[in-house]
Amino acid sequence: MRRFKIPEVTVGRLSLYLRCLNELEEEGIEVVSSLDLGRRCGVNPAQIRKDLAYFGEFGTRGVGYYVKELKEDIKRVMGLNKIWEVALVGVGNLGTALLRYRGFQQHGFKLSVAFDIQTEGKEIPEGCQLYHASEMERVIKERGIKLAIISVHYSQAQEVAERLARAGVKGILNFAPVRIRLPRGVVVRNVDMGTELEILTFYLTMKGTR
Amino acid sequence: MRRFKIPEVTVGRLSLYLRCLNELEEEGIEVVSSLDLGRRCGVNPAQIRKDLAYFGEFGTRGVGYYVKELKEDIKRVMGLNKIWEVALVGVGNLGTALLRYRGFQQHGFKLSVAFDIQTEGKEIPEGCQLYHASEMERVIKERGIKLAIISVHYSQAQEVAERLARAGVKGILNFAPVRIRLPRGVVVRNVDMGTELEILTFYLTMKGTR
DNA sequence: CCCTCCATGTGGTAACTTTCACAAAAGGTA
DNA sequence: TACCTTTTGTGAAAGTTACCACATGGAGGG
Repeated sequence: MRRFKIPEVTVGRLSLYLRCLNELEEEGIEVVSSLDLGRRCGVNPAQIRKDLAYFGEFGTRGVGYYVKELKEDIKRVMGLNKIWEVALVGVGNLGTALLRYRGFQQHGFKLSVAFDIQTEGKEIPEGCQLYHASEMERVIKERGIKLAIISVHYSQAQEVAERLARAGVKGILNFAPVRIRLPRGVVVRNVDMGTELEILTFYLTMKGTR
Repeated sequence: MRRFKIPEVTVGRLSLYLRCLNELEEEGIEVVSSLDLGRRCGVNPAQIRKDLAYFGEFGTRGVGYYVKELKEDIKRVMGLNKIWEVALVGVGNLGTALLRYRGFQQHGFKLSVAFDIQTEGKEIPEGCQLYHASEMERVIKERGIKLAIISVHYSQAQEVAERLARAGVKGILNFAPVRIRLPRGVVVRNVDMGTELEILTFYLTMKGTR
């Protein structure tokens, strides 16, 4: 049970295992081996065991993993055994869609506050409150929010990120097409849909050229 | 100029360099060294040179890279010197937002057709046509579309992907939270926003625990 | 035309990830 | 209890990716 330097890919796979385990649970399967789990989610079984070994011994030799238990263990390890409040900054097209997206709620995230420089005429779902961007620091500090999503124009993303960090946010998911850089202590993940499409065209073009 | 087995991370970085080069061009900077470019986008300069070396020699020793030239070279390598038509399947919350998202157009992608099982009462932007899902194969074949975005419910994502592949699509960007698996010949990229948030909570939780 | 300067392109190596392969342990059976 | 089957947990090997360090070769000046 060593806790140092967990590779990011491992963490991503934990999330994947979690999804598979949920499926297995729904199907009424109670025990699963790394081989079967691996087949399901397209990961080498040894890889699964190594990933899990970073955090402890969750299996039973000769048997496998108890689905329900492993699920809870992974949730605990990833900090998903509680509900996380998330702030969303930038209620444009994408921001609005993200507010309505049900996938977050299902995974224990609650988009409870949103910010924009324009607060008129926006449709905000139940349970979420819209504030003017100038109130960002105050509201985030008051509610002790640690997670934020940035969906503003790329020219403002870096500045918004810095303000969020100063307000006490510790994790940022950035949808603007700039690589945000912040001092250590804040984790940033950049989701760039343009890049994703470009990677696809690259491989499509390659195939033709070769 | 070897063309075999380009790592995916390299391709992603090419896209990043492209963005930086656009910025540099806007600022009127004509020549850039790998050192400066590296500082801008947070990549080691040797890394940049290695990445580019997969595709040829684009720089001039003692000088650096000519911004405009390198930009065009990267665009050519990635197949971005043309406009790509993209089909979108699933016009729900997320799908609608993606249709309206301007970032794609700016990078040479045109969301020209969309499909859903429900075609009534959807607001579709100019230049994009909405069809019933049953017409998917026909329309995609007729227009020779090679790229598609999936934003349907996760329970249908795999099936939609298979239909797209049969209709001739070669690259799929999947926003549904399932890892889509297809036979070789079709490139799939999964964008999973739930996983992204979970990776953040993992690192936030870790920091506290350690 | 030669010499100096400077940033590229690249061989080698270090760091990291994935996979293999097997000893260790748990559970069932006689 | 002893033995057999099964699957974990893990050390070591293989495979990738990132980085260092320097020879190479343009460009510009004298």
